[in-house]
Amino acid sequence: MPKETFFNLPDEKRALIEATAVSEFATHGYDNASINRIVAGAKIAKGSFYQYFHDKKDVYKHLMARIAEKKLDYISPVLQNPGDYDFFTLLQAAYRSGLDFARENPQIALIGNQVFKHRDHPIHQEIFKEGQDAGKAFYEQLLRLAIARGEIRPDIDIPFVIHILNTLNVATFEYYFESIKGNDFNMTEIDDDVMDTVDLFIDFIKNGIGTP
Amino acid sequence: MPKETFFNLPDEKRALIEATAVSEFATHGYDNASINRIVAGAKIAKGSFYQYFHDKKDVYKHLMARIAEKKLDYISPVLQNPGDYDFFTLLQAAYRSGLDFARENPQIALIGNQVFKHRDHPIHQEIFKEGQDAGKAFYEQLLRLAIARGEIRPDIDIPFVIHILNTLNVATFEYYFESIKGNDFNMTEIDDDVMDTVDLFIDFIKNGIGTP
DNA sequence: AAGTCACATGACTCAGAGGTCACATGCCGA
DNA sequence: TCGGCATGTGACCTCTGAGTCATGTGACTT
Repeated sequence: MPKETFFNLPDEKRALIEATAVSEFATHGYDNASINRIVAGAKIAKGSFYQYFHDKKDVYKHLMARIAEKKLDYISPVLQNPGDYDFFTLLQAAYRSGLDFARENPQIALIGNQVFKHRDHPIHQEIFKEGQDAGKAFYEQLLRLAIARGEIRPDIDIPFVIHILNTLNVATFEYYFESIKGNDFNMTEIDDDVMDTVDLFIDFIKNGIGTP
Repeated sequence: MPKETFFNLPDEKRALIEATAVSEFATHGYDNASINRIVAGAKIAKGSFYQYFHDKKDVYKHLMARIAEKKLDYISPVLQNPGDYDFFTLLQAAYRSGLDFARENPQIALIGNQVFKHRDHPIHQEIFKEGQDAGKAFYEQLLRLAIARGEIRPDIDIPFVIHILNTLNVATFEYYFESIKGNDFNMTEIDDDVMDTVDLFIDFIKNGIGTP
């Protein structure tokens, strides 16, 4: 938790610090992010930074909390009643809301990617120790339900498929970011295409790439 | 290229240095790998290290070259005549030879993982600048051939599928390593299971996880 | 025995990291 | 006007990184 001083700051200043820190962590990852660069970017003194936060970990955790908070706003209504929809509809909704989030908060989505990419890193293990297991448990529940309903083949290796689905999540975002990078960061233009790709992608998970 | 001095070294010493460096890069990645730790581990002076290599990049590139060399030995005969087999057989062969390699050279496979994980890192861009494009081109060729033969649905987004297949490659290895980690590094025991998983996995790519 | 040459060595430089601290500034109530 | 207290500041600390260099060593030549 940041120190009280940080929360007493004028909103604008606080926002600038957070934004600068987000950008730093997004582009360099946790280990290579530099407090010096953050304070320079946010135009505050190093000493001030340490009046706001206990240490590097502290900012990072705070940002993660803020991000998680923000991400909640994007969770589609579909995902709030998982029992009412079939597995692939849920998956599609998850991807779509994820991409919506990424489109509107590209920096934050980049951090999300870093987190997934380095989910074995001690700091992430620490922050998401229960979160990860809970996520897997939720996924597992969904898969079992889908199998019971006959939506998914019963012969799949559940832990393996969970891992794959997680990874594909990252892969899709990476693809998305690479696309917009190649496109001179012109996001709005490519967005609809990517959204279409999601549908194709869900179809791929469902039916494979082989001919029927 | 390492300096001549390095190649004049007795085989044993050279091997020790290489092994130590491999292990360092495998566990810490390029940025966080420490020359100090390498020289300590290999029991040579820092100065000696710089008599062998120009700089950090130099060792790394050398190791990559050695690894690529070694990996060639594992390429299955199936993959050497890609025209003679259907796409999924090729994919299966690729995964199997990859896992064979990982089983017998776990440290090196870990580096391979690092490379894939950080394929956007400047050093990897530099090392594999043509290699990556060539790989993608090869994949693309295979996919087009497979589509022409009617093995793969013609409506797939080729670049996207290439990206996905690449990512899944890493995902499989990560899963493999996580499994053996949980199993106290007892590899031989789990190996056959993992090989079975590959078959299931290929099937998943071909037919998806949905019910037919 | 003297000289040469390849290799070995670790103390050193400089840069940048995260984090600290003595002091400056400015606002607010008395 | 003054004291007190929250906030701001940047020089400074220690640590570790990559990379350098003057010097040492030992084998082989002449």
